Amino acid sequence: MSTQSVVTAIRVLEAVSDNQPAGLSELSREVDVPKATVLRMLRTLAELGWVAQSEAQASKWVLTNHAFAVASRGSSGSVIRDAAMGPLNALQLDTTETVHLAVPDRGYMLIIERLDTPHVLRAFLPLGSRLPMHASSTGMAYLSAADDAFVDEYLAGPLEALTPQTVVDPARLRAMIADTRARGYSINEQGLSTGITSIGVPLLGSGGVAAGSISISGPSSRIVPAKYEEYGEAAAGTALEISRALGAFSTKGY
Amino acid sequence: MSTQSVVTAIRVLEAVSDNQPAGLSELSREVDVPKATVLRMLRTLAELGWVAQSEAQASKWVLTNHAFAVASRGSSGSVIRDAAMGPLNALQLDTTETVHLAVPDRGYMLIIERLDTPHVLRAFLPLGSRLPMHASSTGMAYLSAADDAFVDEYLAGPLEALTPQTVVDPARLRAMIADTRARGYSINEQGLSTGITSIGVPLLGSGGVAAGSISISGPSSRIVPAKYEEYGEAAAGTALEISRALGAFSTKGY
DNA sequence: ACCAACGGTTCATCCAGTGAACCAGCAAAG
DNA sequence: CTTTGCTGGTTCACTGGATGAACCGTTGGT
Repeated sequence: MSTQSVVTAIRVLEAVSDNQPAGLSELSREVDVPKATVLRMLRTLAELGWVAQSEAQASKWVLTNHAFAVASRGSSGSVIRDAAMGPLNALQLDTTETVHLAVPDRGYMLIIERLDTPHVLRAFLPLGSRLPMHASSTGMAYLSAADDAFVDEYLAGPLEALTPQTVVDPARLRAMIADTRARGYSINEQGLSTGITSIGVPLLGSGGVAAGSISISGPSSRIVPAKYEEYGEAAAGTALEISRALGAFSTKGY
Repeated sequence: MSTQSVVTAIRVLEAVSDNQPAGLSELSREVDVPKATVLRMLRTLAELGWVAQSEAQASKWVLTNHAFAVASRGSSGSVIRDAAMGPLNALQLDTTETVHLAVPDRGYMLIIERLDTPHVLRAFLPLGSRLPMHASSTGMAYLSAADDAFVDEYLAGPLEALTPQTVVDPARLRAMIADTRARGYSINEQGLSTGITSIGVPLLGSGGVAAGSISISGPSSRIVPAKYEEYGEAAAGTALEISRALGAFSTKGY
């Protein structure tokens, strides 16, 4: 691999992000690079304004919000976001529940947008959260549209349980994916967070490949089974609109 | 400056972020580094999953959402966010308007959180947006709490007008900052975006230094002068609560 | 047909990055 | 009150990875 100092620097950056606030030795171990090198990277990144010593405990390192500012303009982010926000907004107003927009990132679903419910009881998920695919409605929706090879690989990996309700058995997950395909939407009952139920639908990008997903989430007391079909179909309609805008069904070209 | 290849890589990354989708020569000019080097950096960053060739036009480079995922956990972000979300949530429910949480980043206000209004007519600002300080209520609120040296420096720089209503005259801006100080909240009438009015209040971090700001925004048809005082005071109360949580008025230590 | 831009490649030169060994400080263990 | 083992941080000789001028093939405007 080329430009190894850059590779090291980025790996340090990611390690900081994961261990927030992170100590020097800790990072050195994590990245498996001598402390001297890690420190040099941290200093350089600090000069550039991407990391800083924590105010609380100096000599602990943290990411700055400048990093957030620079990275916020995610590409496939932008394209999908632009296509999705209009329809998503309408969906939120229709259902009055929180809606999320998520895209895949290294085996997780990354929440890139959120529109809030006006209800006092709110599902809360900060932007930038990464959710395990098997434990979220967005993830299962994405898997239902992803190609088989990807699904096989994902299910072969370790599957963590986030709540007692999280399904981690690959066979059951496969069945749930099949149900999602048949039904058009996924259902997650408290598998991500106790008390939260959500319904997800996949988005297709150009060429019809899975590009992300949207979901409707709320407290399990409000998102009851009687509403699944209504919400699922509303979300599916919205997803269709977005996928169309992304050129999923475009005939031109190729 | 040390580890210059890392510096170059990050500068390339920021250039990509700013020019999205960016071509090779363009980036080379922007960063003032030979094309060969820029390309090497792009390839390395691509291997790491931070940038990718645009799907639309190959040989144009874009940021990936992985960059967003890593950088989302901004530190001072996190601390402020944790302290702010509770009170902000209450503020949003009280006013039913969109509320924003912003922190300073290199002369701009960076929007790090948003809670939406249930109204159909919505002010819309994607997370990660950077707003000029003089053109936003969050920015003016921040300036009203920042030290004089910072304000002088900011006002000395070029001040762009985003709408016909944007105030760019330093003298008038100074007067507005003084008003904001006296009143406790800033008012921005369509200076950022036509049809949008917003009200901002600064947040103080530990030691009482300006750390960010919050705002209430909505269509100018709804956020009318008759409501300024009500909203301003509600926001000021919320800000006080957050600042207190951040240790702005703590007596211990030092 | 021309020219000027583009994206991308090559390779000799040499300086920037590397990492083992080193301090000083701190906290728990003996 | 030592000892041990951790911490964050520093030093410096060595060398291999990063550099950038010059190159190529292609594309698009006139």
